[in-house]
Amino acid sequence: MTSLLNSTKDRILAAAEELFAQTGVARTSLRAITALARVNLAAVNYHFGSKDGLVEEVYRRRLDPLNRARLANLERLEQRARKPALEDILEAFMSPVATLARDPAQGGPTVMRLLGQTHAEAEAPFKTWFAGEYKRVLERYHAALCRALPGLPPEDVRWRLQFLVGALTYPVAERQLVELVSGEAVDPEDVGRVVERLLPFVAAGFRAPVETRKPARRRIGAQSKNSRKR
Amino acid sequence: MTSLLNSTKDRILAAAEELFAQTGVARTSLRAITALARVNLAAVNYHFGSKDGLVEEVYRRRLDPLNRARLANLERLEQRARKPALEDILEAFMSPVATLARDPAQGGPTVMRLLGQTHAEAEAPFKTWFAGEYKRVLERYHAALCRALPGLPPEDVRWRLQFLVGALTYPVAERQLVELVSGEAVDPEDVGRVVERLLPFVAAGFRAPVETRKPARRRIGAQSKNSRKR
DNA sequence: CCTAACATTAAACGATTGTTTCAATCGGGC
DNA sequence: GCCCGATTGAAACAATCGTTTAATGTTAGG
Repeated sequence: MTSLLNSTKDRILAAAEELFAQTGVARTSLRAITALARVNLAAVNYHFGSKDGLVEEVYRRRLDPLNRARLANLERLEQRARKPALEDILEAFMSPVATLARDPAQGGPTVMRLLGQTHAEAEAPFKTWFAGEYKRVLERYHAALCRALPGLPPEDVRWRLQFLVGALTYPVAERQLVELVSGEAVDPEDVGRVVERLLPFVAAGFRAPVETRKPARRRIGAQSKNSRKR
Repeated sequence: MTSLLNSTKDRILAAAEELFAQTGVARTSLRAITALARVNLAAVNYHFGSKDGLVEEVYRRRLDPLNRARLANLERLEQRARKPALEDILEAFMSPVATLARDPAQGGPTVMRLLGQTHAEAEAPFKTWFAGEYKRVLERYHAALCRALPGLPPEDVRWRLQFLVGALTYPVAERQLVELVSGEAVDPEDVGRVVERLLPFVAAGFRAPVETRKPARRRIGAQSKNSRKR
């Protein structure tokens, strides 16, 4: 039986997830994983075929439910009202992340750092995942946001959706960095509340008018003047 | 003379920057770097001591001027008016990034992907850099933003500053991902304009009232009900 | 009890990693 | 010219990487 708890496969997945989140995929050796999981080295290649196979399953275990929840939330929302409110759409997108962060059985706070590293990883499995399921999710939300925000050009909606993903992924993932900057430890429960703090921020951001920048007072941006003296 | 253009040292730095931005530090071998730079393998250890030394110099070459520009912009701003406007503070923080992105001599679009990987890298040099100069920059801006936004608790200012960093870092860095999602190629010139698109977004976000969330309609967040059946 | 499929173990494989060694080469100053 | 410090070159270093092999242990069905 494979679904038994604390099986070899599960212990490998848990150990790999922990180490991947801490130091990234490339810097994590199979020997470190199998040592932490107290499993034989060859067990990885036996159960997952290769390291890439393990990587894919580690991420898929968390990302697939995340995407499914996002799509389900949006569909439920649009089924209730043909034109959902902006805040509801944003919450439908962000809340599954908080759910993962709160539930230790689904990864807990650890999986958040994993999420943050997702976008930095340059391996093949990620490219295909981005081009596949994740892209579909973003396009569904893009359409919903466009309906909720007529007047905002679809191109700007796309950019702001990217801003949302960045704002959501980065601080949640780099918890230790937040601790460094804030100087105080961050309560794991509080990590789930990032979504609640982020919601009004991005909601106001989406509603902001597009800047028709006055080209007059441009160039506060600095230090490029002396680049001519070269 | 070390400051000669196209010197061995400079060619190594350029090649390393390019490869680090593409595939990350851990996945980039010294042999790949020296091959791209058409330099002998031992030159890296000769000029930089070790791979870590090279990594530190590659990043410091871009991050130090970035931080200096951010501090200089803020000081100039506060010297002109004791209480600068929110938009000006945000632009002072973001515009140096656009400056780097536009100037090929300072890295150009390539350095943006490098910036994005900065936060994902877990190596020792980055920890010390975060705890040092970068932390000082964030604290100076935090103070300035608190003055510009009385009424917003300092803790929320800190969180929203993190949101800003995430929104700024992520889409700018993951250009190829943006291309994947949007389906169309992104003009390199347009990458510098991300800042202009981002400015009204985060300005409105900072001004948003803190959410006193009604705990009634919580739990749109999904897929956790069936976690009991395990 | 025997066997066949599954699972785990220890050991070694070749390849690649960062680093070091040492000789060869270059470029000005006495 | 000659010499000396700085740089470059080719080769090898030990260590670690992912992967494979072959033997052993475990478990369920006839």
